[in-house]
Amino acid sequence: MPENKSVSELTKQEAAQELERLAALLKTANTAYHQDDAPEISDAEYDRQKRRNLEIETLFPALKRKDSPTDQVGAPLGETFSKIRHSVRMLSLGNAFDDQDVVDFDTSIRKFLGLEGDAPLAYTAEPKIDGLSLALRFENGRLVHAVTRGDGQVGENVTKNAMTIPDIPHTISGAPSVLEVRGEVYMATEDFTKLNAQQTASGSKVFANPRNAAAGSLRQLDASVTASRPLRFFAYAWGEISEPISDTQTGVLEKFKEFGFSVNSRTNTCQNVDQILAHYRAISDDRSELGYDIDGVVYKVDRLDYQEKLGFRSTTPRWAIAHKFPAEKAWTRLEAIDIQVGRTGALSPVARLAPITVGGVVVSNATLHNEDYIAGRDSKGNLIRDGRDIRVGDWVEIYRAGDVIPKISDVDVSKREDGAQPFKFPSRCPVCNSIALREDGDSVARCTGGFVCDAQAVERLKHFVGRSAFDIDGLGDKQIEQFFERGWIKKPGDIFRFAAQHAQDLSKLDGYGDKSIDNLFTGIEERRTIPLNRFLFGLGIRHLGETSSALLARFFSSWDRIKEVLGAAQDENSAEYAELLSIDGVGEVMARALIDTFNDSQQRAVIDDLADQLTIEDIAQVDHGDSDVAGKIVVFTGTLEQMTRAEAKAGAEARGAKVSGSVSKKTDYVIAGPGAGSKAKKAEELGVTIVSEAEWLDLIGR
DNA sequence: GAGCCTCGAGTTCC
DNA sequence: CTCGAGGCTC
Repeated sequence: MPENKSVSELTKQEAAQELERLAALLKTANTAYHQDDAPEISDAEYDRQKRRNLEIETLFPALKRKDSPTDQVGAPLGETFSKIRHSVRMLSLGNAFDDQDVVDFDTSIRKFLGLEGDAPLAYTAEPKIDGLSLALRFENGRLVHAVTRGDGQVGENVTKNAMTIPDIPHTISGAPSVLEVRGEVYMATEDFTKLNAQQTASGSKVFANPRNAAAGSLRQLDASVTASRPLRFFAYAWGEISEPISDTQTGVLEKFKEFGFSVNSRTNTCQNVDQILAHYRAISDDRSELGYDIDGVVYKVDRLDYQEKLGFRSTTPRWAIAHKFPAEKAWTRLEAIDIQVGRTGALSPVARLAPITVGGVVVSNATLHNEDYIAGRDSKGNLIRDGRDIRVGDWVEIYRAGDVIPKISDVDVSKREDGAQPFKFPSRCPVCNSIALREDGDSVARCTGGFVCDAQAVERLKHFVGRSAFDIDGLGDKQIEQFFERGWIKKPGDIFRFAAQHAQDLSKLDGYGDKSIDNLFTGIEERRTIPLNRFLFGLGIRHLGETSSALLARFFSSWDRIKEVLGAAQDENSAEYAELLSIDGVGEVMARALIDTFNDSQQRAVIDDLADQLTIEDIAQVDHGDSDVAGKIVVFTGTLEQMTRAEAKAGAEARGAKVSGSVSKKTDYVIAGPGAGSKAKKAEELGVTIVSEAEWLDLIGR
């Protein structure tokens, strides 16, 4: 019975059965919960089954059902918001930082569309509100759910909260049967000031800026709290839409107004780059009087048929760009430069700063990247900061890159104290004193200490217990540091001897009662059985990330097989070495890293010591005998609208098809989306079958 | 060999 | 989030 099997043991067919069973089970449970108020299964069981469903979907993305419980609204609200998958991904925008970037943007669009330099090409230009994006889905004119952006693919269901925002209509008339309106939730500066005054008076938390206040207010579990907060909403974009409502961006915004949404009044339709830039300057001049925070101006190609032709890059549309205002900057003193040692031994310098507020947040650290960066050069040897180096004691200018990561943009040499010396980058690891080496072409120096370096050992252990690796409950960064220092956990294998060897020690530690000890040991035991991909990733081998670990696990299926292959692959003329390199996504560098690690006696001992204590679950090899496309060679070209490239590839491969990048006469199908060019043409010439994305999905039974 | 895309590594703050 | 590197395509 597949329901008794662990996820990693499922064959593809069983996985499909399980997804079907879980969809039905969770649907019944949902109905029972909402309509009868009498749950058939406990919340915990519900969560468990839902998680199982998600795990199977993660491992077999191609099998995900249209009625997947993962996407369903109205799941029982636990302690957090339920997750909803966006039917059309919410992307971010590319950035322009100066006028030239905007000119380049226009030029590249004209080139893509095949327009002459003087052909008419209109854009919309509107302020970029500094709030948080929200997607509002209307079905038959009724608001059915409101979802935050999340990671772009999956966001949080904040429908109840969104419905308390006055700018958001609950019903609209004259709209298509499905319409997803997207826009920005924000808080006006005046309202923000008032709210903070209230918060201060009542002794509650004061918000750092309007954006944080808006985010905090929208993500309240109690919607009545959200209702008491002065949130507003501007509509500016859309996701899924059942039929077109206009043929221009400007026209759609007009429709939004008719439906009852607020649309930003400083939205202009511009006929050329000069008009765009003039509008940018006008908005920039009025920035402080707008009444809300903005961080730039967004430009979009006005004609929707052009937008469609232009399509998308991996994470951004080609037809839009955000022209950012210069980042807020502030000067402060550099008090020290510390060197941190990472898991791979990389020595990274960190600037310790006199605390300073930049963009509403207090900053006290900033990255300095590497030796060259401090000296005033980038990785290619070009000068940065006009070649000025950074010294301890200097006054430095801080900004937050992408409004998050603090960085140093400039240094004031005139304020430098006499006798300040250039920073001398250490030639030895500050933790273990081993030689630090910078390999040819590498921008970072690495500690060569390997196993003798405690810093590397700790970082490797942190990686090992991390979320994408072993994910051990109760064992986080803090605990690892503490247990390492006490000598209780020095290498991964020690974790699984911990309960047997250090239960007594632990009970003497502050903050560890019977309950927490029990929780920790349970957390460890739960991971004694581990899927192969997580095991591989946990080893922390350089160049082997989460994705590649899953790839290898899928390809080789078992731990025994991997050991066998990596052992034999030492010989570069072996069939095993060739097999390794034949994997799509594995190149020489990764192969070398794997082989070297596995054949180093010291590292191998640590790995074997760990593996001996674990049950490493095989990953079921893909069985796709019954698919119509098994063994076929397919090529994707143009823009895919219903799935990402990666999903398309995974979906095809899961059904036994081989995905190739170029069309030849051996190609069986070319799946062509909008914007398909040379490849579709070549397919035509060679007489290769061309299908649309929809036809392809039909073909593979989705 | 250039250019695009994705992945990996390292980083900060709430 | 950003940078750099690896891998792949043209």
